Amino acid sequence: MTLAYPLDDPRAARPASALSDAFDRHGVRMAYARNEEIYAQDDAVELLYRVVRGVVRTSRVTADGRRQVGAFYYPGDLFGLEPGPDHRFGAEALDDCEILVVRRSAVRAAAGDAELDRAILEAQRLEMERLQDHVVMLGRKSARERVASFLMSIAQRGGDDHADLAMGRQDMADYLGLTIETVSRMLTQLQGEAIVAFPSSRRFEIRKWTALEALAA
Amino acid sequence: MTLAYPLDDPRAARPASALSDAFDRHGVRMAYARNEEIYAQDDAVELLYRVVRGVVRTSRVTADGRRQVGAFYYPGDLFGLEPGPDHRFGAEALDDCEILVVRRSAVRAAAGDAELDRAILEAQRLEMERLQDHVVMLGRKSARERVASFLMSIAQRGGDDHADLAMGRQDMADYLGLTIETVSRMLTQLQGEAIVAFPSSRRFEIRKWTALEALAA
DNA sequence: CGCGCTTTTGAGAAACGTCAAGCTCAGTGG
DNA sequence: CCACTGAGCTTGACGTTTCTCAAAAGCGCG
Repeated sequence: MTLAYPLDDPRAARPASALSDAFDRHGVRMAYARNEEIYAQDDAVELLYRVVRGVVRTSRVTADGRRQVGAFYYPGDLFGLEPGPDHRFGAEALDDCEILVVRRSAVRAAAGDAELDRAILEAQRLEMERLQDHVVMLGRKSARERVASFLMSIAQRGGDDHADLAMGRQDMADYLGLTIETVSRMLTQLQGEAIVAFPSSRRFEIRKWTALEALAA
Repeated sequence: MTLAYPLDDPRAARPASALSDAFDRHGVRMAYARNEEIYAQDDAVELLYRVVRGVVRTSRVTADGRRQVGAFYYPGDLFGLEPGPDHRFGAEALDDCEILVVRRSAVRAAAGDAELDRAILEAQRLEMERLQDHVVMLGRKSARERVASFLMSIAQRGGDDHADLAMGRQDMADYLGLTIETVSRMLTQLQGEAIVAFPSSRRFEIRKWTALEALAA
């Protein structure tokens, strides 16, 4: 990775919040290339990260090479907030990324700041709810439903009806607990039913919201 | 549920810790019968619970009736620590239970107490790590491996080589994202290979630790 | 245009679920 | 003391879903 530029650089946008403030005063802006590792599985948890640009994925690889993707993080998202002494999932840049990084100790030094605490707790809350939903999805949903849920969650983030997938099929598969072929087949199936349309393999549009919602539930 | 007896009852053991102290001063000891609901899915998060006796399971039921068990909690465990405004999983007594209950506000009032905070954070840490492991298991392990992992985790809790299952096959299945038949078949299979032995359907002994560990990894 | 990389498609195999029946065992009442 | 019962567990046969392996098709890029 390379250090992009120091934080007092004017390019660093500064929304007025305690969290942004902590990132601005104590943070460093880093740039990571596509597929570059941000931190490794089993690294010590020392830093707190915020996505500025690009998308980050966390993943865990078992001894025999199976991979489970934990989450995808988008601009504005905090990540690296694992509660234990070391990371159980590694983090990698999905595409070229800029990431703000602060030492946890610096954050702790700024403690007592209620707004900052709230932002971190809120990130932890989101993280835990995401994990809970992920468990239910992996435990009880079919491949078709998993893919539908995934498209739904991406589309909701975008807001509008066209959305871009930041990740390839393999990352989707490893997030959904499926194989790349099954993901592809389910996408083809949903297209065949005119529930979604893929103008290109990374871009889609939802055509039948209610049908997709019913599947994603 | 029924109120068992007030907390100043001499039967209430009192390990000298801030957490126990908070439970003792502000808590109420409740008794729940087998399969009784402790809190419902979508209830507001207001209380903090600690298992005194018995085993508790948390579970989530989807609109169409599929059930995912989130976790099992044993004596000494804290539960009900969900970060959002309401419970995304309900909690039920697996067998006859005694549970200590405190209002979250009472806990918060006792804040500043470092040891208490630590105990709650520790419980949250465990919860999150459990969720992470659960995701990897459901996303990437086979039925055989899931069952092996499950037996392993139960056995580790017990310490010694004989262990009791507090839950029936259906609860195991709903925790592991499998059907009751598949769980049963995997148990039969592991017995056939002399990796475990079941003197009764709720009691087992691990015969080949290394084999089971290899599967559980 | 050719090359690597990703995605899609196909055919067959394996894993897991479904449905139905049989078994075990503790509890119960004759 | 023993048959009866009901709940939970196991087993079997079969169906469906998902995976595996292999090949073809699309797509960006030099």
